Amino acid sequence: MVPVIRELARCYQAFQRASDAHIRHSGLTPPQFDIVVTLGNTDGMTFKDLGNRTLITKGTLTGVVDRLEARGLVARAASPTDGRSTLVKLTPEGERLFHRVFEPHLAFLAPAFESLPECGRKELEKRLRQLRLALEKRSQDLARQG
Amino acid sequence: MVPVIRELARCYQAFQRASDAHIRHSGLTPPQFDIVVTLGNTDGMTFKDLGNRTLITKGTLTGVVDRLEARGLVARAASPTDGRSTLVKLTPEGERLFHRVFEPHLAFLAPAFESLPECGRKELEKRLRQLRLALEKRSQDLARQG
DNA sequence: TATTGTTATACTCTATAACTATA
DNA sequence: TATAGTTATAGAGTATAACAATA
Repeated sequence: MVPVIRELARCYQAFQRASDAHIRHSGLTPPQFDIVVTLGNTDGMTFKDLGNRTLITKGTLTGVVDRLEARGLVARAASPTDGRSTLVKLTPEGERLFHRVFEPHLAFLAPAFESLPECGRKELEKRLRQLRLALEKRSQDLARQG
Repeated sequence: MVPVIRELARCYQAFQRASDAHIRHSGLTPPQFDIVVTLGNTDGMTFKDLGNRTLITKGTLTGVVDRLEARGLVARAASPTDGRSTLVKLTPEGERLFHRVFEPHLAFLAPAFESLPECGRKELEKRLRQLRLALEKRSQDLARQG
């Protein structure tokens, strides 16, 4: 089990290392980029949803979104259905940044992913999903006292 | 390609989420835990090596190691072979913490990893290694200007 | 009562660049 | 000249807990 954990950590680390250098050209920090990518190609979502899809907790999220809003990349709007909720979505400028940065970023990473055979990518995807679901179950077990 | 990237990110995220809650019991921050685990079962290593094995850059590493040293978990020692280098290693107390935290941590994660069949783990490990090597190559290409 | 997001505090991490001491 | 580690600075992320508004 330890070897596969090590490879998971090292692989993601390599992914981060390759991504971060590229991302920094956008002038965004990794968490900010994370939010912009999460909001890309959506009609916006609540803070709660953003927190679930990233590893950023609510107190921190307020600050990260503040900085993105100050730069005109995202906007807050009241939820029409729940008075407690706030929707966050990309502004037109945020959309432009998303497309300007994200697509070249994928193009930059592509050679690495394409070096795996098609069946290897499918296989990897399937195994990662299995493992993720099992890990999520583990977190739930811990939460209700593992 | 996007689906496998998404699964890689989500899987590692699930791994982090499951780990962090558990790690925090040790009183260490994630970067500190990262260093302690990296030093575990070794005779120590230089700052440079530590930086290569984690995503922590040298300026930051000084501070992280300072905090671990202040808590008596690691010690610095001059390198016998290179006067510029400093070796970092776990103190006996650091070793004890490593064993007290790391092994239960593995035991906690085990059910998730064991939910994959043995051949699935081998397969996953192999594909992750392939991808990592390709991603590392991509970073190198960028560094010498890709 | 529970949930959503904000605020406040204190600390840690981070990038960056200048610095020292060795090589 | 290049490399290993430190220092200085300024900013960003983080955990935590208390808070207001709404459900």
